[in-house]
Amino acid sequence: MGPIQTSASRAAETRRVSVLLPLPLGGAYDYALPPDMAPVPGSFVVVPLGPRRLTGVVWGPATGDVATEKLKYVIALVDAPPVAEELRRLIDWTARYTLNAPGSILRMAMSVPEALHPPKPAIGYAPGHGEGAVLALARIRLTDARRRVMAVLADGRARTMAALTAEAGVGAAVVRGLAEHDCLIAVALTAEDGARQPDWRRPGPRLSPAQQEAARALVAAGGEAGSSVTLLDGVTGSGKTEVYFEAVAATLAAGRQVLVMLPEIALTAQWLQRFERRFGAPPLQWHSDIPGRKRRQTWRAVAGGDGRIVVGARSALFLPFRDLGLIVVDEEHDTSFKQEDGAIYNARDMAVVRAAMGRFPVVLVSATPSLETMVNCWRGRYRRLVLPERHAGASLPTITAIDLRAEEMGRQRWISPRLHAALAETLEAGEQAMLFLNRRGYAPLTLCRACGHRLACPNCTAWLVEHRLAGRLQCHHCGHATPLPGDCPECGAHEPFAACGPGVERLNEETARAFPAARLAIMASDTLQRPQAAAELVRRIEAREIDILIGTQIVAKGHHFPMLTLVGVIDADLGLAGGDLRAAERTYQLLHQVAGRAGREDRPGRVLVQTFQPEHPVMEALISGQRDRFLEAEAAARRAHEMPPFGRLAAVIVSGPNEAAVDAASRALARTAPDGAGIRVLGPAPAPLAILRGRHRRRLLMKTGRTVNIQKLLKRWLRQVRLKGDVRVQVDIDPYSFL
DNA sequence: AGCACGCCGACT
DNA sequence: GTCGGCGTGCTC
Repeated sequence: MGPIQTSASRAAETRRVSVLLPLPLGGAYDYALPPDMAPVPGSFVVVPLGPRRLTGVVWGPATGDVATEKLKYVIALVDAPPVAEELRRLIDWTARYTLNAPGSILRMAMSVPEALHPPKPAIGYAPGHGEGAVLALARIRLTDARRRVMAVLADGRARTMAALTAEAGVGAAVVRGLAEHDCLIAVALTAEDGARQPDWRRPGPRLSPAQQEAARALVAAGGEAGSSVTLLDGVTGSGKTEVYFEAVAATLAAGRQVLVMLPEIALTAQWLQRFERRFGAPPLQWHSDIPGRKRRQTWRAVAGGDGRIVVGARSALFLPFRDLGLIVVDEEHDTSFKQEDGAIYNARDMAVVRAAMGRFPVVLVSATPSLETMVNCWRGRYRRLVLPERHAGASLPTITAIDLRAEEMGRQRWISPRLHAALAETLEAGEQAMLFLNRRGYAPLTLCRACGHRLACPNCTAWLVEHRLAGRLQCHHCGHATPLPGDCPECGAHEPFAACGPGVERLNEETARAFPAARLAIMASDTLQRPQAAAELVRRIEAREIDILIGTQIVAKGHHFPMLTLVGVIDADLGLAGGDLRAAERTYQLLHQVAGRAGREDRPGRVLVQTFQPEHPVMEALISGQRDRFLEAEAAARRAHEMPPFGRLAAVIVSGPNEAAVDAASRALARTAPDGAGIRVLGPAPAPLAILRGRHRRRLLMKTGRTVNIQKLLKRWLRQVRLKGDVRVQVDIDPYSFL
C-alpha cells in the first residue's frame, strides 16, 4: 500500500464528466464519477441537482473549471443505449443556431423520460402444462366461467388479465381463482408478441422509366460515403412516394434506420396504407396524438435499434436513433415543419443538419418546393431529381381564373355564377367537386349591427370566429371559447350580431341552398378531430357517398379522389394579404396542391380560381403552369431586398403580462441594438399577434447580409439587457411571418 | 425547470 | 407579532 492520499491528490485523480440536463441551463454541468462507474459519451446518468435527482446525458469530458467542493457524484448509470454522437452534435448545433440552451433542445430528445427505465414486464396468464396442470384441473370444480377461461387459453397463447376476462366474459376473480389453484400460471408477456416488421424484401410496384431512374439515383446516394441532399421534385400523382420507398427499402436492407417526416401526420391514413402495401407492416409512428404507452415503446425501439422505420411529425427529428441512415422530408415546403413554440426551429433544415452530422443522405420531396430549397438546387448544393409527368398518363388539370370584379356576386354569396354553372355540370355528369376555402368555422368576424362592435378574444389580438356547428365563438390562437352573447357587450342591443365573411360552414350553407340534392361534407381540422373520422370521410368520398367536399387546407394534403374533377377556389387572394415574406410563395404552393386534387386517372380535371387580382404573379404562374419562372421571379425579388435566403433575418420577440414592462424592455433593446455595415434593426413594433394568450408582445427584426454571423451578433446584443417583471425574450431565426 | 431565499401585506 | 405572496437567482 502506498502512502495515504491527500485530498488534493484524490481530487486530481477523480474522474470527471460533463453532463447535459434537459433543463434550460447555460450548459452542461460537471460531475465526479464513482470509481466503479464507466459511462461513455452519450450514456444516460442520474445526477443530483440541488435537492433533486435528474436524468441527463454524459456530454463529454469535464470542462474542468468547477471547484472541487462544488462537484457532486453521479448517482447511477442508466441501463439504456447511449445517445449517438450524431444526435449530440445535432443538439449542440441546434442550440447554437436557435440561441436556445442546449438543455432545452435535449429535452426534445428526452420527451419520454419514463422510456429510459425498462418497463415492468406485463403479466399474462397461460394454462399450466404437464401432469401437474391436469391434476390441478381435476381437483377443482369446473364451473361454466372457469371452463370458458380454459377454452380461451386452449391455444396455449398467454393473455393479459384484461384480454382474458374480456374474451372469456368472466370477472377477474375467476382468473385469479384458477391461478391460485395452479390451473393457470402467470407469465411475463414478451413485448408485442409477433409484431410484424416492415419487410424490404417484398417486391415493389412496377415503376415507370422516370421513376426507376430517380429511384436508382436515390439508392446510389445512400451508398456514397458522405451526406447529400436530394430534392425529389414532381407534380402530384407523379409517383414520388414509390420512388423514395425504394431508397427506404435500400436503407433497411443495409441494416440502418429510416425516418420519414410528414406534416399533419394524423391525416395520412392513405400514406400509411401505401406504406403497408409496400412493406407488409406499418411503420412506427411519432406525433403528438400517440398515447403515452405507445410513445414509450416507440422511443425504446428507436433507441435500441429494433425500430427500423419511423414516420413522424417534426418532433420525430430529435428521436435517439441508434443508427439512422436516411431521412425523407415529404412535403418539404410545408410550413408546419417550422416549430413555433418553445424552441423555434425548422425541422426540415435541422433534418439536413442531422444528415450531415451522421453522414447519410436526406431526401426532400415536394411538388412545390420551397424557394430556399430551389435556391440550394440552383447553387448546386442540393441535387434535384425531376419526375416530369403524372403517372399512368393522367393529364394535368386546366386552371382558369374567375375575375370576381367581372362577376355578378349576390349579397352574402361566395359562389360566382361561373363556378355555380361548373358545379352544376359536374354533378350532372355524376362526378365529384371540391370547394376550397381556407377558413374554419362559420364566419371569421362577428359584429353588432347597432354599434359596430366586433367580438374579439380577451387574450389575443384576434377576432372570435363563430363556429355554428359547435355552437360557440372561438379564438383560433389561444382556444378561448364562449357562446354567442345574447346582447351586445358594448351597446346592450338585443341579439344584434351579424356574421361577416365566409368560413367553410357558411359556404356549406350556401352550397346546400344552391344544390339541395347534392350530398355535402365539410373537411376542416376542427370537424375531424380524430384520425378515424378523417379516414371515414375519405372512405365516404372514395365510395362516392359525397358529391361536393368543402374544405380548408387539410384537403390539400395527400388525398387522391379519382372521381373528383372540379376544384373551386373560393378566395384565392386570402393568403396574399398581410406582411408575410412568403405570402406569395405559400399561396402558390397551397393553390397548386389544391388544384392537384382535380382530375385523377383518366378524367381530366379543371380548377376554377376566384380572385380579384387575376394578373397577380401567383395567379399567372398557376394558370400558365410556369412554376419555376415564378420561383425565379420570387428569388430575384428576395435577392434585391437581401431577404432570405440571400440575407439573414431574425425576429426578437419580447413578451410579458405587463404591457409597460414589455415596452420598456423592447425600447431598451432598440437603444442597444448593434449597427454596422449590412446590419439593420427594425422596431420595436407590436408582434403579429400583439397580445397572445394574455401576454403582450413586441417584436424587433434584425436583418443582415448572408455572410454575417447573426447568432453571434444577437447573443452579444441580448446579453446586455437585464429583464425584469416576467418579461421574456425569444429569438426566431429566419422567421416565417412578420410585419 | 424546480426550489430556496428574501422582502412587504392580512391573519392565528 | 407570524404566514405567505411570488420576484430573483442558483443549481456542477
